[in-house]
Amino acid sequence: MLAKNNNQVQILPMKTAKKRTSDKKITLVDVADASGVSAITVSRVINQPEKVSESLRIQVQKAIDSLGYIPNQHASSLASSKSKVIGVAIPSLSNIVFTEVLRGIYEVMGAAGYKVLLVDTHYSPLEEEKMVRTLLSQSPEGLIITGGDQTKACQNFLHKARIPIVQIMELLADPIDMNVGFAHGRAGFDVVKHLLGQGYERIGFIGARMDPRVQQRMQGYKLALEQVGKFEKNYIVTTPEPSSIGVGGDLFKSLMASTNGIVDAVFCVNDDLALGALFEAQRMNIRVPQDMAICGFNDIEAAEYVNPSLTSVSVGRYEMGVKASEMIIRVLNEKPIDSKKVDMGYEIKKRASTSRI
Amino acid sequence: MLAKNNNQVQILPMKTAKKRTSDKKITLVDVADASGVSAITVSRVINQPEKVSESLRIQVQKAIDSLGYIPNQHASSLASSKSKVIGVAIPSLSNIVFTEVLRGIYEVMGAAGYKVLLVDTHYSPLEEEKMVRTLLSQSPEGLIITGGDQTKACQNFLHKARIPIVQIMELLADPIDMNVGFAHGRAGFDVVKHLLGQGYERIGFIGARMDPRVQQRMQGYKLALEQVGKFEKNYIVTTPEPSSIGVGGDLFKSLMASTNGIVDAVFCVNDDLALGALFEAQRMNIRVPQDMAICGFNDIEAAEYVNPSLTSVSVGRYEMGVKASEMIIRVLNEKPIDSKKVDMGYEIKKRASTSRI
DNA sequence: CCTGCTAATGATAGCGCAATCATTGAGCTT
DNA sequence: AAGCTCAATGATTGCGCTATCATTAGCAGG
Repeated sequence: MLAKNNNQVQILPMKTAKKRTSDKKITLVDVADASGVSAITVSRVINQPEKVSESLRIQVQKAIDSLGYIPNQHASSLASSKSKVIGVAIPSLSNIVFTEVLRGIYEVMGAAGYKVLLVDTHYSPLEEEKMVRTLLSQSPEGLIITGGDQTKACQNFLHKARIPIVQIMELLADPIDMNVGFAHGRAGFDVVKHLLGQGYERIGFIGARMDPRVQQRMQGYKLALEQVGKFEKNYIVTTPEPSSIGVGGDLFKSLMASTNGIVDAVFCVNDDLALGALFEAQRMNIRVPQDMAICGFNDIEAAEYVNPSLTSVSVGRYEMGVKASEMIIRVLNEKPIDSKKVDMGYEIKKRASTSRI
Repeated sequence: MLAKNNNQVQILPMKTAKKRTSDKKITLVDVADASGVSAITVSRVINQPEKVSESLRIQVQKAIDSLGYIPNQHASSLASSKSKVIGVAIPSLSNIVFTEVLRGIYEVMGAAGYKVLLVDTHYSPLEEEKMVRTLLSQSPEGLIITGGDQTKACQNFLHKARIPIVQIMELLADPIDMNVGFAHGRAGFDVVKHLLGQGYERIGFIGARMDPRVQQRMQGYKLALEQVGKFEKNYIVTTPEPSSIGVGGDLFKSLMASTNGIVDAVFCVNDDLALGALFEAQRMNIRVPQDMAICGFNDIEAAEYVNPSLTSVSVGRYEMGVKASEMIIRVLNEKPIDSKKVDMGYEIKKRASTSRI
């Protein structure tokens, strides 16, 4: 029982208290005392065990275990200015797209001994700014953030941070530091080309949330149709709501209604919407793919197994998380990286839902 | 530019360096100097602004903004032993069940000014032990962990931690501190009762991963069938693999094969498996629900929209995250909680896939 | 006018750890 | 045997912040 650190006279409780475990927090010094070495040696046993002789190391380790010592990371970070924390900002926790990226990040960062501090920006740049401040206050050693839609103030913070930063998900013209993503616009373009190639003529678009990446996909869609003179403004149905299967069904119904069912294909901006459209089409007795093609985006597992199987755009989400993490770790270890900008590409998985031929 | 803190004679660089922004890390003291007050006053402006006169507060805030000062949380935590961090351990990032719980946690914790440090235990108690150490090294103010399957050593750490801890997902006989969950065994039991009530006779079971909660569901299934003398060991097909739609289809095929197609209902331990079974049944031209009932678990969104719609067990995942978080925050604020143990309940959503009548 | 009080601000001393430099004692070289 | 290197260990100091107590000024009440 330690005396409180003021200059009053202390009446210390009976010595019996001395042996009590588990009350006070155990510190490095406690372990040092218990094992008869100096504090710094205990520190070495934990952080650079190769610098301590084996006998001492074992002796100290024994004390650590028996006392149940757990290092205080705040003290360690403060003293060493190394936090072993990587900050990650994603726009949504409920979107499988981001959770799979996260999996990749956790896999690599965990293995490299980094903790991940994760924040949710709710697709809002303002929220993101607040969250980035939070992240920075933890002195992270690196940062992974989504997209390039930061506020001015946020960009300022990020530039000043002087740590490796990767912006993920989309390809950016002017990244803050590093960038891993793929070309959403081109993917949307290619989807339409595929549908046209299958003989579909009047191709609708269903979108929700309409974040920057979704917008890019829509631009690609529009461009491809304009090139062949088949773009019709009223074939586009969108909502700011978050995506879901239910919303997909609703949007599909509303597309059918507003176009008098003339549309013969739909590009849904993600697979949830596409599944909703597909299930709704089934309920409306519209035959897919004979009367209606449906194409999704992201290639979630259900796309492959649903009947008919769903054409979708496959992107390496997990791999994107892995890549971004590896780049950060390489920079932290002062190893060279191939490029500051990585295009992960995508692949259109052509399945039954768009194959009229 | 500060002189390095050793006792060598220093040759300070020319004064021009003084005005340079953005190089050194900005600290409290820099802000204090810039605004002509003491460090502690700056600290108050940040943490207890009501204790500082308005004029000073504005003056200091201006300095904070113009310098782009971001407090160092490690120093703050070390000095105050308050980290504003909540540790969360879940078994999997790719399972929607946990990400929805997480959403609830983030919602509440974010609003209350807590950061969430999230770790993934990969369904392994040993990994969990390591991860809990990691969490504790951040001196979290509270902990949310999954289930009750901790190692002895881990339980020890947790007991010593003296912070509010909630074990979520399942109801525990002997929780470490607080507990929020629902009765998986009873849910499994009720599912079977429902299927029996619909006139199904030979009820199979499909399970993957087989974590403790899945085991409990299986026990409930078994009990219900034993009570009516209809339990058949070989109607159970499981795999230690993680759940997925693909695995669900495979297990369904193998159940059909090993029972010569005599089974007329399947309780799938989650909705991914159930969707896999449903899609596979469709491909095998087995009519659902006429020839085969399929029941899932968790009630993910697809269950409601797939054709035929899928009977499933709905559980308040988001709400569970919210509840657990609220309990921790109440304890941290020294407010009373209704009970240390909360049963969130569940509801069987009876849909077309099990309705022969 | 003095006492007593409160509100506003400051000085000081750590929080628990690791960077830095110092010390010791082998083991080697020549 | 002197001089050297190097490995192993320790003493000291400060990372950036806040808890604690001290100080000051302003003001009410008698």
